[in-house]
Amino acid sequence: MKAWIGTIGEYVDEEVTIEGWLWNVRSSGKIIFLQLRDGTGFIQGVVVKSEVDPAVFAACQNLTQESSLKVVGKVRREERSPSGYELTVYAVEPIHITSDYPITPKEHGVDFLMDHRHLWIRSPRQRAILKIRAEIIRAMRSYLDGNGFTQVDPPILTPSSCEGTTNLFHTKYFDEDAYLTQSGQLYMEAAAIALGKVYSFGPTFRAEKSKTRRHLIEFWMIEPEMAFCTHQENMDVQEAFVKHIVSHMLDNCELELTTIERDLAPLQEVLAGPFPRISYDEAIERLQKMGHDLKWGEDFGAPHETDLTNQFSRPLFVEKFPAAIKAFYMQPDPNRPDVILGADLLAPEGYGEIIGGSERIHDLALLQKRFAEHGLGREYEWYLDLRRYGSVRHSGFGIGLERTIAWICGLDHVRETIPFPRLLNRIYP
RNA sequence: UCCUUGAUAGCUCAGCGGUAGAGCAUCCGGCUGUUAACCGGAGGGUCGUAGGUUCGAAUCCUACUCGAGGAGCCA
Repeated sequence: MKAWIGTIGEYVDEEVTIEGWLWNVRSSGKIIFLQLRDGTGFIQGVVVKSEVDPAVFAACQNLTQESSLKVVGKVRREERSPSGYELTVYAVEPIHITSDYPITPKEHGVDFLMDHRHLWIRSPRQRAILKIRAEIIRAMRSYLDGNGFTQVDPPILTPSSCEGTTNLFHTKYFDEDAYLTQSGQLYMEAAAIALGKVYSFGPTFRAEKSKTRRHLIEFWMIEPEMAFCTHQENMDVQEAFVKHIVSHMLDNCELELTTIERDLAPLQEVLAGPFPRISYDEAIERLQKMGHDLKWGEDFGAPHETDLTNQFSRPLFVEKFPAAIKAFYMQPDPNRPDVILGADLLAPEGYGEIIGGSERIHDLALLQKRFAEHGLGREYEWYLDLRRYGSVRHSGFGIGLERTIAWICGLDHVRETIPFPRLLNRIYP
């Protein structure tokens, strides 16, 4: 009977056929241990010379790392096995014998592994991370779909910058210039007025010469947008959203999180109480007390975010940033127009910003003023229409998928959070 | 773009002015409970590229190329 390793516990004491690959092999002369994987899991097959056909044992001696094969054997409970199960092998049928597989069970450098990313994703750790990525996406969707949000897909090809701050990837749109999207935000505002509560989920592109553990050239973002939503309500949604994700992962991905040796205690702590909320003013004071040479009006750098979040055990909202260092569309605080009604959510354990959100300007005259200040032209005239026809207070946020995965997994670089990362100067494989 | 750092065997690295090394991988042999298995043996390198200094350069100097860590910018 054909069986998958992921559900092998259903076949104890039964004879099964497994189709998969050999990810390592150890031999002791008269006993061979086959480390098998089939994509759904890992299991060890044991071949004993005195108990199998000599031809089967000889065939096993020729098997190499990452050869594909079909194995027939009996499933056993086995206390010595990390997974709790083992396979007593009766027969082996090689499908394709591999020679000189590049990735060995020993250490490799980052550059070598990235050059072999198409093979690297077969390894247990990378496989676990990709499973976690898929489950985080599922958790994000289940929260939004279960709370009245409608998915709306903004365009990838856009006429110009949405935020105007970072470098865009340029391309041609027939005879006109076009750019790959760096945010669907403006389109999502139009969608929120049409559908109430919406979210987008898709890739975004930034042609930044950024070379840090937190940057990808191509990354995925979830951008919810809500009509009749204030800054405070926006933060409430973000907190419930993030807690839902963490809770879902602890319930559904413990095996994968354990595989990558993630300490679960900090994640459990995320659920233990409300997220602290401090103002930009207070953040500056705290940083100055810690000895940082940072003045009011300056934006945080990575070391600032790290030191700040290390003072808290749960994700931290920093709200009401100076308007001058934030995007043009953010709503000023009516009591204090030099700061905006928006917040960044900084992940704990030094991970820093994973969400940027705000209430959006709903007043036509103010938005027109911002357009003039930022040199925004006719290609976004439609955006002003949203304030001409039934303008309401509305808010939204964007959460970076890869940064969220890096935090949940406890990784030191986002390059392992996406199957085929696009990094500075790397578009292969 | 800037700062720091690196490039030596298929991989990970040592060697830092005087005959090119180790572990793993590969091949051969041994081993009935291995978990990055272990033990013995073998093959394998124009020391990133181009100049320069020197009797002599993997080693010192210069430029370039590529990588890594960080900054800035951001999610």
